Amino acid sequence: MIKITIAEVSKKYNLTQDTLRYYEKIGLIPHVPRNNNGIRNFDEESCRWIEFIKCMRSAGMQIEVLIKYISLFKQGRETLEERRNLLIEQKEKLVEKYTEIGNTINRLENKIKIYDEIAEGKRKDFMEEP
Amino acid sequence: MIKITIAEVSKKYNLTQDTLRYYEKIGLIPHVPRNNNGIRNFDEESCRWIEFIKCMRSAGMQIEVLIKYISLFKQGRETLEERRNLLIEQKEKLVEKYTEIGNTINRLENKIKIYDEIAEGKRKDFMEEP
DNA sequence: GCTTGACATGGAGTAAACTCCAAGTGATAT
DNA sequence: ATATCACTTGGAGTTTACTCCATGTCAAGC
Repeated sequence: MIKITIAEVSKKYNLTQDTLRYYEKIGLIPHVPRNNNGIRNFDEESCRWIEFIKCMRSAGMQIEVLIKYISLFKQGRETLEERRNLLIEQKEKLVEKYTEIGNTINRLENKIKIYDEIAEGKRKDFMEEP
Repeated sequence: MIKITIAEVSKKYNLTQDTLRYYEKIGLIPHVPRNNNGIRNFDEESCRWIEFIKCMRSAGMQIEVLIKYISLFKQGRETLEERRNLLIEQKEKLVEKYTEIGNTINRLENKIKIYDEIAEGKRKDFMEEP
């Protein structure tokens, strides 16, 4: 079984050691094994959790929600339904955000096009602001 | 020319009056007209800016960037190029974010599918966590 | 004339998510 | 055996984007 130090995990996932300790402290990583000196020895499961957390965080999912999810996971089978509902709810939130960002990207593209036209002299004004 | 109070703008764009005053204070709304008692009378241009700011913020664009953009806008034609570059850079950031959220949505959908299979009895384990 | 209500201001407070720091431990290299 | 290094902890500090509050002004209604 592979065990790696916090320095290695930090490098692997591009998260600071402080962030990893913080994540563990608040309950985002179910079980981080330690050696007999109290030093963390992340195993594969911890790493998978970290990767999962990182992915969810990169999309902006709130830490509170992730704490909830992991806490439900730790409680076992009886929380399957609740976990599923949580995931669905969060997915819907992300879809909403996704749409919003898509709209904003479109708007920016249009705006940039106008700037290009001004640069090419096809437009004389810049009164389309905002 | 239509002029509306902060209360009306607040309602129209679903932003608190505090937020609107804050936005003006930090330089996000180029020019908000006032009556002779110092009370804000938002005109159409202010409203367009507010709507623009709201759209950008909803996608997570940072306030600092928006302050920069508006400050460039106020300086006039000589900043056209710089504004265009700023918009392109921000658009690219949003595209990155968009992709990340898309990936996370896919991942959540797969996870939800697994939960469904467990619920239907097609899977007995839930060890696919995380 | 007085109250009410909507507005104004400056500045303090808050929430989320880290980030930094001081002080301490234990294994390893010189 | 002493220094160095990578780790540990608890707790304080930081950043971003608001949000709240105390105090004050003015116009309108009773």
